[in-house]
Order: sequence, then structure tokens, then C-alpha cells
Amino acid sequence: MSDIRVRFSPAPTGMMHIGNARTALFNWLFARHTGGTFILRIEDTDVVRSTTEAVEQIQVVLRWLGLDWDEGPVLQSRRFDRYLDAAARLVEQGDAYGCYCTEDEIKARNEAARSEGKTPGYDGRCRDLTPAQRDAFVAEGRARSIRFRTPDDGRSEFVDIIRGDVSVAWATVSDFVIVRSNGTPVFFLANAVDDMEMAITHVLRGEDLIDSTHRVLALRHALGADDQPAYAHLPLILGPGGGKLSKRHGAISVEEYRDAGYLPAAFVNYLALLGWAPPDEHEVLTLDQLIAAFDLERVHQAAATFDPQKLEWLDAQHIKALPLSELTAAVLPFARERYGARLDVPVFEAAVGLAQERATNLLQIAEQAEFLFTPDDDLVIDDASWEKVLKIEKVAQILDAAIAHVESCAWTLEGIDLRAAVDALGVKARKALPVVYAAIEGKTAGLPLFDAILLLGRDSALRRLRAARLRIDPA
RNA sequence: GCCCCCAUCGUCUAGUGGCCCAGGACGCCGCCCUUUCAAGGCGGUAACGGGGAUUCGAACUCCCCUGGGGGCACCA
Repeated sequence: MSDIRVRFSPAPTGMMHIGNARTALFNWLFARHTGGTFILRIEDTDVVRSTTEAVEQIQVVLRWLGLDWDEGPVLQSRRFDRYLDAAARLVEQGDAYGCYCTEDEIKARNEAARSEGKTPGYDGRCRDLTPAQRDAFVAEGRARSIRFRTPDDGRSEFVDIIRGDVSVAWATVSDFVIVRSNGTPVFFLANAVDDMEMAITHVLRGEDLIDSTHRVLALRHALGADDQPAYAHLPLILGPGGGKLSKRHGAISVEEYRDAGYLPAAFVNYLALLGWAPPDEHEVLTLDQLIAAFDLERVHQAAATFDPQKLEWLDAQHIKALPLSELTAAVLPFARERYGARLDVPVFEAAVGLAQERATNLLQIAEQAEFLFTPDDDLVIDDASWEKVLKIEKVAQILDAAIAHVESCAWTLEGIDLRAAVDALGVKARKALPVVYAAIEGKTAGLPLFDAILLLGRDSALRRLRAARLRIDPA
């Protein structure tokens, strides 16, 4: 065990965003690679937006991803007294002050500044209130927030592991709220206090937070810290076409990918490849391999665009590599949800085996196997497939030949092979077979035909073939 | 408007002054295989944003421009 301590500290305000999952993953990989401690901290200081469901959901998602934590979850909402104590201390020291401006007033002033082309930000109105002014505001019934007093000049600098020297002029950073007028502490404060108390050594987070680091660092120093954690600001994940990954780009939460049938190992593998590259050219990696290979030195600086196609490909790779029993277990929930009542597990596992080498997704496997558990009378051939079927030459004769063959053939894979029977009609098997696929599986694309027929059984196969034959020529 | 960060194929990236007229992966295109569709095999297309500077030599160093992203909340 090293003394490296990192934390993943999401705000529980909704579903787990892909970017959040990536931050969790990199923290976890870094901790596991270095033998450090991975802490889960819930930053629920915004009591209005935070929900207990989201707190639960974060843990569910982390478990699904395979990211276990060593300490926590620590809820900041249970630690308000510490943050408030710290705030009081800062006020006493003169590093912070009470502000009586209302939210609306500040918003209006910022708007005004913006429209004049000036830089928005707190204008420092309550910075140096006299006791009399203060009393007047209180008498007015105004609520008080607490603001941190940022330096008027000089620069804030820190060395980022990924970006190197980062600095900003203090003159461009206005005083910021650390305790809301409703008495609850704000992110910056809680973050600084907890990182100190939890002895966090490395902070890995999204680059969107890079500007806030200066403020947290200033708070930290004002609170008496004589050291600071190492910071690594990870490149952002952009949506296709650039810009923030948003709903407009499709699925953006981990839950959506889980429910769509992605293997967690594949999802994690893909996330790892966004902004980080393995030392050699092997990019299909298990969680353990990722841990072994992970290195902060190899994290990129430029933002990465999320590419669903590569995720899809990686999912296929991981599906192929999985032992059949594990794959079956992974697909089972999707199958149960769709046709659980009629499911026969041995047949299902055989179908999963057939689908394994061709599938890119768990849900897709469940769908490909579904025809095996659909009552013959309920089998629906989708329109697009039927359209293709009708274009096939001698389609009726092909079905007749298939029926005749299946009626009497030996009930083995070789016996069911009806290519010769179709060939005899002078139609190439590859041209002819789609109609049989459609009749048996309900669509022209699916599991290998002869295996499918074998699994389905002779009676059922014949019923389906005859139904299709009838549909072509009702007479 | 101000501040910060970034910049290699369409996308993810390798590359840390000569090994690079730039390598891999996804995608795309073509061919092969084939029980349709896939999967698989083989091959191909495609990039160092522009301009200066440093150097015997720059994808790699520095500066400017341009472009992209982020921030400027009593959200995190």
C-alpha cells in the first residue's frame, strides 16, 4: 500500500455522465496501479439539486463498471459543520467577509457588465462594509452569504501533471461565495477542507475545473495548509462534431450504455482510450491489463471526441473473448426482460454461442436468439426482410424444396444442410437462402440457418416454412 | 467582452531534434472467404492548421496568427 490517496467526487444531481465515469476510471486506475487508496466522496453541498437516488445510482454505476472504492462514500452533506467552522475562521482572519447582495442583484449587475462588454464577476460591493452599513443591511432583512477575498494582484500558479505550468492573474478572479445565504457551504470550500482532511495526494479531474483550482488552492492556503495535492486535469470528452457531449449526440450517461447492452469491460476499455494511450499497440485490454499499463505520463492534453463506432468494435472484441458461460450470464437479463417466460436455458446458451462471434452487443444477441422462443404462430417477418424475400427468383419453389428437405432429412447439422436441395432448382444458395432465414428467424439476417433449424426442432421449423409458403401463395 | 487550456489521418492516437516523404486502431473503400446479414482474412484511402525563429537538421523547441474547447454561478 502506497500513501497515494485519490478521490472521485461527483455531485449527485442526475445520471452518471460519460465524462464523470472517465474521471472515476482514471482515478481508480491510478490508485490501483500505484497501490494507493481510492475514495468515493459525494459532493452534495447543493441540497436543492442533490438527490439520494443519485447517490445510490453513482454506486450502482461504479459497481457495474467494476470500480471498487476503499473508503466512503463520504457525504459532504453530513460534514457541513466542518466547512462552516472553516468559513468562520476565514472571516475571523479577514480572508472572507459577509456579503449582503442578493442573487438577483448580482445577476443583474453581471448582465449589465456583459452587455457593456465588461468582464462579469462579483464587483466587490460588500468587501469592506462598515459596521453601520452592515447593520443597515441586516435591518433590511437581507440574508448574508460569505465570500472569499481573492488577492488583488499577483498571480496564482501551480504545476499540473498533464499540463505543466498553469497560471492566472488574481486580478481576473473575483471574490467568490463559499457559504450560501441559506447557510450551506459551497463546493470550493468543502472541496478544499475535505482534500486536506482526507489527505488527498493527487487530484485527477476534468479540465473544465482547471480555473477553479486556483480558488481551491487559495482557500487551502488560507486555511493553513502548507502543502497541496498534485493536480492532473484530464482532457475533456467532446461529442461527435466537437463541443460538449450532450443529449443531442445520443446516449451520454453510463446507464444508457449499460441498458443498451454494452459489456462493462468494453465500456471501460473504450473510456480508457479516450485521452490515454497504451504503451504498445494492444488496445483491447481487460481491467487488469489497464491497471498494469496505466500511467499518468501517457495521458493526452487535447480533448477527445467520443466515437460510438469504436466503442461498438471494442464491445465485439470483448464479447468474443468471454467464456460462453459468462457471456450467457451477461445476455440473460436482456433475454429475460424480452421473453423470459418462454426461455429455455440450454437452447439459449447454444444460441448465444452461435451469436458470440458475430455480435457487437449483448442486447443484439438477445434479439438474435429471440425467434427460438417465439411461438410459431407469433413469429413476425419484418417488412424489410419480406420485401427482399419477394425479389428472390423461384421463391415458392425454394420454400417447397426446403419443406421437402426438412421433412425427411437426417436431424444433424449436415443432414439439415439444404444447399444441395436449393441448388437443384438452379438458384444459388446464397441467393435463395434469405427466404428460409426469414421464414425461420423472422428476418433475413441472423444466426446461422442450419444451426437455427436444428435448435428449433423439425416440427416448429416445418410450421414456419409452411406459413411462409402460404403467405407467398395463399391459394 | 475578459481569462484559461489545447492543436498529427474523418475519429482515437504513436511520436519528446536525425530511426518519420510520419506508425497503429476504429471508420470508410476494394478483394477474398462465406449458409443471407454479420464475423474473419488481405489490401487501399487518409494527417504533422498557417507564418516566422532556433538548428547542420524540426511533427517534436520558441514566438505570432488562425482554429477548437473550457471558464467567468449563492452548480460542481
